[in-house]
Amino acid sequence: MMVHNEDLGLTLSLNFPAAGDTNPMPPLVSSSPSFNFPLITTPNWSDSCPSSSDRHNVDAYKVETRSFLKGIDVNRIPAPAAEAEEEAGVSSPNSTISSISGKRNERDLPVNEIDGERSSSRGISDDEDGENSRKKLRLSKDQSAVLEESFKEHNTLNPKQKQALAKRLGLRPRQVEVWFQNRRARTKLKQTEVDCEFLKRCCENLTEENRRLQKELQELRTLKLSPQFYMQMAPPTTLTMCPSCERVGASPSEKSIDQQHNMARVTTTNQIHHRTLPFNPWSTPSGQVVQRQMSALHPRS
DNA sequence: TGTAGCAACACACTTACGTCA
DNA sequence: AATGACGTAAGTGTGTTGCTA
Repeated sequence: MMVHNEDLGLTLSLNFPAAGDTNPMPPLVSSSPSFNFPLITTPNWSDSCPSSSDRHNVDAYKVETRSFLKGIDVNRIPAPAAEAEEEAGVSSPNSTISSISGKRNERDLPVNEIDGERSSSRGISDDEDGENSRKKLRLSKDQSAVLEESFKEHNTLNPKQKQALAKRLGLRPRQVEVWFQNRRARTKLKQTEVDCEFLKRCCENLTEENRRLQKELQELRTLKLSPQFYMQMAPPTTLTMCPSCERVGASPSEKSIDQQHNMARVTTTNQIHHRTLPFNPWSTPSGQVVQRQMSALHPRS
């Protein structure tokens, strides 16, 4: 299986998935206060992204026995180290399924077996003892393809999955872990770019809409100031409302309700200098545009 | 029951290396 | 051949979470 960079699942779309769709690339949950766009991300995206507390539990073993792609040619296999690390991580400490309270039972393992993976990420490079200190490994396309396949299934790995994947690819578990971290970062970056583009378009649309409304308002004001228009206006209307039946008598020609009910008079005549026009922004085409934009921002509302 | 210590993890940020035009 | 841009593997710092004493 050959993949190219543009095939690695980084093609994101502004299209909102249809109901029931599962976005293959859900936004990642960040524990740190990062810049995100909650209005843009669709709800089912977050539904498909488990929280950090349970992400290891449900999805972890769902695909565990999933048959990966067929054997991979490895460009480098640190066989002894890999074997040691495989033995170290099989206990799946994060799983509440395999071990109820064994989340951190890697502690029980000998030190030299525990931290072959971890030490490499915290200063004690496992390459430093060797001939290649931080020699950058370029993953083969087959390895990348397998990792991509796995990432599509679940964008995080529990230790057991990590071990299995590492063993399958002939990589160190740390390498698999790093690959998934970087992959999640790339996904998030891509999603952020898409979100920014979407918001940019929203801003442009709203700016244009605002411009149009300002223009419309100006025209209406101009129209209002013309005497011809003013003469055509109906006299101020006095509405009366019955406090008991809450009926409103609007027409001056009608027998007023207050005469019938001896009620208080509610004057809606504009007692301000600028008489407003019967203009409902939500019923105008512009309002429809705004509503469309609002519904785009809140797809479920 | 509350809490400190620890380990494991994820993420943001950065560095360093490989590839390509 | 040299070089800068770019992609990405890997290192580092920090916050969170769950377990244990």
